[in-house]
Amino acid sequence: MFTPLFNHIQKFIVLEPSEIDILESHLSISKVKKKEHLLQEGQVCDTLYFILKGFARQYIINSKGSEQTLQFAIENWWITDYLSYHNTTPSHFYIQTVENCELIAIQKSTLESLLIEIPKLERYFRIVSQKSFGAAQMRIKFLFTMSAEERYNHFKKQQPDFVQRVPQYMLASYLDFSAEFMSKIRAGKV
Amino acid sequence: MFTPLFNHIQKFIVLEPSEIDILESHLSISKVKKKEHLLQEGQVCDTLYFILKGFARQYIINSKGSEQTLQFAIENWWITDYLSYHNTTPSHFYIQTVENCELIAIQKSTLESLLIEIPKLERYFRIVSQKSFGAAQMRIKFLFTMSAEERYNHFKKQQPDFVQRVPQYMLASYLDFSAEFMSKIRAGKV
DNA sequence: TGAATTTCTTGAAGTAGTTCAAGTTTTTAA
DNA sequence: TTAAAAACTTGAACTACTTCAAGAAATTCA
Repeated sequence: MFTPLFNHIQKFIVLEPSEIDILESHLSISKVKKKEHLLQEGQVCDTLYFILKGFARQYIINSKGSEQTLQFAIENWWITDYLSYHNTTPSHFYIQTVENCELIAIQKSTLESLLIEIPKLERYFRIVSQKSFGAAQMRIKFLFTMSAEERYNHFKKQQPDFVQRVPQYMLASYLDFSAEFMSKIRAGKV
Repeated sequence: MFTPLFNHIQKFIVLEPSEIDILESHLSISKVKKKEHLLQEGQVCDTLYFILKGFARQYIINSKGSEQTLQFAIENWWITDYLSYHNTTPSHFYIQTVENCELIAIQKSTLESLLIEIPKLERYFRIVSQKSFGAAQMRIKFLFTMSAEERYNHFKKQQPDFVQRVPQYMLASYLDFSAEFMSKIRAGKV
């Protein structure tokens, strides 16, 4: 049942059977209904989530009271607020499931013991987070250099299946334009 | 001479004197004049840079041919293109010194041997990159929710000294507005 | 030092998007 | 299976910014 996570880990490091056992003994799977919150703004984030099925998003509520999605996490992605996690400070973000999800939730205390028992995991998380940081830089590049329509087309090309799954207004906010403008782009009225 | 780096590392892990010796034997300091490139678009990035003195920036050239800064790295910060580094793919970015710099450049092969000799460093780089990723998420939040003027005031409040050091047109592009608009914000003509 | 270069400023005209309001379509759940 | 809720569409009016062009100020370095 944890296979997707073990496979993901083994893209970066090699796990001994004994280490897989240790991991299994510490992990558990949660089923979470769509639209449930894994983290609320103001809470201190002390959990990492690995998505097995469904998807989640990180969002904020802007000054006009509307939601803006900063990040999606689909199958085989980690999602959390690392700043709140490391600094033990209140989070600026909400994390919410969008579809019904199966996920592995690892609390800080569990992760810390896992990292002591299997120090190699430090390497796994290092590489994953360095790549995530790289991806965040690319995201900023796209936001800076592309028009709204270009961002939409680029995203659709990179993630054609995901575009079918995600509500348009949510994708619009992720790409930093309004839901109305998304409609016009899709209708070719731009 | 490497003290700023050792201090930075020891914020997150404890180094034995012997480990400091190993580190010292692998590291060297480079002096780089202002406006020199550490990485060019199209090159595969195989080096991490730790800034001791001065500062550098990561930038792109947009479709209109003008430079847009994505990231600054001041004293005690790492800068590199992690995506190019990990995937061995051509970089989308330039990395350039802005002031005369003293920096520690660590090549991939050196870093890999260091990580084998001092596995604890995996933990250091994991925590640093998770926090960087968290900071990148906050940056996207600010870009999404604040007006140009708010972004400028917020940055000035967070980094009052740095605002004095960085050319205004460069900060304007980092905050995602034009140099001309920066002038108007500063003159209170907005 | 002073000429060249880089950086900053200003106003006028333009535009890629937003906001609003109202209606339509699709999905949800009892 | 239907009523309610959520998601999407459309057009008109608006605006936060950009672009352009030209000049002024500051910095660089031969």
